[in-house]
Amino acid sequence: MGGHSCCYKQKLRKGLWSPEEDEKLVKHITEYGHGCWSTVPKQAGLQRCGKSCRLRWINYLRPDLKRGTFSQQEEDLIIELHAVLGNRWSKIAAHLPGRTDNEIKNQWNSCIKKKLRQRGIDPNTHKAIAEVEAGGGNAAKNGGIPATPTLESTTSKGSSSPAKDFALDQLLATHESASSSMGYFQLPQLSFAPDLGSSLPITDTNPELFPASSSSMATMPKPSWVGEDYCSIVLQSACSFDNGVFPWPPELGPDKEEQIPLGNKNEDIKWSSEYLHSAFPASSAVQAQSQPLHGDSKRGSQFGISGFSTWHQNQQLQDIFGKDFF
DNA sequence: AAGTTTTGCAACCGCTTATAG
DNA sequence: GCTATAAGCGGTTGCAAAACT
Repeated sequence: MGGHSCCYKQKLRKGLWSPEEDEKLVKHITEYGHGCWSTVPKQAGLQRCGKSCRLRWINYLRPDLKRGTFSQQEEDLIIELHAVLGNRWSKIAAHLPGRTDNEIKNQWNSCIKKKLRQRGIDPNTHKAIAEVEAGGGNAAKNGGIPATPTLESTTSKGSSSPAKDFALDQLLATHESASSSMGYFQLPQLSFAPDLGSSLPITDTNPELFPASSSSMATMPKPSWVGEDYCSIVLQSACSFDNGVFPWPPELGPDKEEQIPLGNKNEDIKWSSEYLHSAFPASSAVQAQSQPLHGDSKRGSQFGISGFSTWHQNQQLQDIFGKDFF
């Protein structure tokens, strides 16, 4: 790209945004949409570059942002997704409605990594640190590159085999379908169709490889009686496939979450009048619901089971596809 | 209470990817 | 196919607040 054409035209403000700037940007976008970001600052009367405006909107001003402390479930999900996707924060964020890639990245770097290490799990490889070191410390030798690369890192670029692509598709497809019916979290369901192919030796019917909760979830068709509660059920399973803890607090079941459509200009306009008079009505409502759950979890150490489950899950993936697959 | 260190988050920077002409 | 521009992404930095000494 060779520099930012929007940045050098004139002396532009940098650093923290003032409330006045925020208001200008919000007002402009809610009235006209962002259109071409490079024209936004001029039209909105801001001494900022378009890139800065875009970032401010995406990471802070968007009305559908959840904000607030990450819940234990969210952290668990981030770990699960990171094990599959690696540092592809935008991909991870796509599975956490109301969270931005930047927010997730910060959470990972400042909090989750630390917790994983405290539990003896290497955040790069998602394997036990002892195992990583015993294996020759490839991660360190390779300058931080995971000794056991993630699924995504090996499939998304260059020479990916059809089997890898298929497996990732399966994984992500199950996320998508689960979440579209659930409307909230998208979870890795470690399931692979029995007809996945002869190249993959193990099906989801092996109870040793797939603890009851995850495997049964995978094969179980959504019953007719399930409504939004289905999400809660699935989440309980997915967040607890080691021993069935982490039930959803009843007051914070996914069916209680308000769903806010994304990226819809009409919706932008719809919320704008309300938004402009009271900051973040929708997101704050969600946040208010989320906060009690988040509570002390951020600083607490309730990490054991979920952290280990991630490692355990990664082991399962390796078992399923073989070491060479990764 | 004051100084220092640590932590968490917002924002920037530079690179890559997508798209239009 | 090439080039310019815009958008998207991930790594990194800077700073304010919190924690610690």
